Amino acid sequence: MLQGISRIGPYEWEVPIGFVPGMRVPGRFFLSDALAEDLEAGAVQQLAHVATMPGIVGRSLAMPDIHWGYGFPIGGVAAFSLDEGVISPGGVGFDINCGVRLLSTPLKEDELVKKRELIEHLFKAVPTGVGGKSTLRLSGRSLEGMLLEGSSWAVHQGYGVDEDIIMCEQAGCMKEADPAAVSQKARQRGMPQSGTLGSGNHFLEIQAVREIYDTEAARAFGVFPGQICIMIHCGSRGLGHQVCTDHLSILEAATRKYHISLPDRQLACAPLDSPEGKAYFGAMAASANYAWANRQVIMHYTRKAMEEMYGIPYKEMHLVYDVAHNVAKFEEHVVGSSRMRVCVHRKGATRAYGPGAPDLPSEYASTGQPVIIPGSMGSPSFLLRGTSAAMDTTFGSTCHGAGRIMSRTQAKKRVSGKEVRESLAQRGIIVRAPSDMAIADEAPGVYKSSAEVVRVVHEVGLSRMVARLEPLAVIKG
DNA sequence: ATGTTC
Repeated sequence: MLQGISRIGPYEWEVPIGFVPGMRVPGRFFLSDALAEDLEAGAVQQLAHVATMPGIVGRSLAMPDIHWGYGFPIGGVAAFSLDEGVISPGGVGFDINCGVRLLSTPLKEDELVKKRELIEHLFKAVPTGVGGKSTLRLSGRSLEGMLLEGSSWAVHQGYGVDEDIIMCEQAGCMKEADPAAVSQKARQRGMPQSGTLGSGNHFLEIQAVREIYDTEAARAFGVFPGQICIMIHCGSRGLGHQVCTDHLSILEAATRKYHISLPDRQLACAPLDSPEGKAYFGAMAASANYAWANRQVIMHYTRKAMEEMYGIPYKEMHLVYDVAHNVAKFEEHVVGSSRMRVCVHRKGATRAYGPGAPDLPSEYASTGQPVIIPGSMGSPSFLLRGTSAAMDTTFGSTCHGAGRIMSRTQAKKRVSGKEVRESLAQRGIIVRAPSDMAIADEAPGVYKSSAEVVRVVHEVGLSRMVARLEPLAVIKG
């Protein structure tokens, strides 16, 4: 382990104040010995840098899928006080409200016939890849609806049922959305992309529930052994990316204007109560709403395909839950001995509210919220539940996925997409993508093990394992 | 992640 970092538990490491100059709070991250071998020094330095930012409270945190990112580490969690704190696009990420949802079906694994046809059907129904264009023709008013209302916009347009709304974190809508802070350019990029999957690690996957670890929670979540579920992983597409780009330059100027001194310009930020900070927050919230609507539309196409291919009634396919990975939100947490309202930044981290926490549908009040952790291509995904330990130690947060260990560029050079596709096919996993090139940089082996990351959060108690889902067929962007 | 180097 790096000089100056101390181990304080089997899976827990402390970055003391003074590790880098100007730290206001200590840092804390969670890793197993196996994951510690791949830890990047740069990511720990980023975690320490975040601890220097104005108004940070508690600790600067990172989950076991920590890796180097723009300004903040991916896997990072940081909370800021409302009076002295800041908001930073680097703490949210470029893909605002990248997230995952899980759709359950009544279908059992042995009833999943015509798998190839199904995946082709879905591939046609869900536009995929960089610059993927929607079949929806949105009006300006519709885009405004997406930005303001999120999931409920999509449901009210006919792309879902009412129960879907409450099965999203924060009911799929940040009410602070300010469409006026979303530039024309961002709107132009977002307009043709609603209901599209995108590229990179975004996917739509047909999965089978292979193991249940927590019977009671699995029952509450509506999952059972052998069940077919569908996982959808995507974000806010070009719109969120453009919002991030636009506001980064505004906040770089604001950092100087408000005399905020930072160890890295990628941490550009502004006071939460400043006009610049509020504008970014409003634009980010609008982008988050766009992403929720986007996942809702994709889920609608998926349900229609399942209905057409297997005759499953639309309403018998339930949204288990929808979680956000890249977002900043106002939440109430206990810091030290007092309960306070803070702005929690989660960048590549998942909210993991425990039993009795606010914002949970009544079905999940006693289990804690479902936490959905996607695996990388060809590897298992996990369903977990939030815990009170997460509420106490990580502002109600846990990991978000596997964490990359090889860059996209490196992977494209070293890995053949065709070979990956063929070797997965030998394991019975169909991969459908716009090109083999799109498969190479998401190959198994360019990511850490999702199972190991999940094991750590389970052992530490930041969330508890409920079920393992194995891939059967996947659409990659 | 991303009209994958405005």
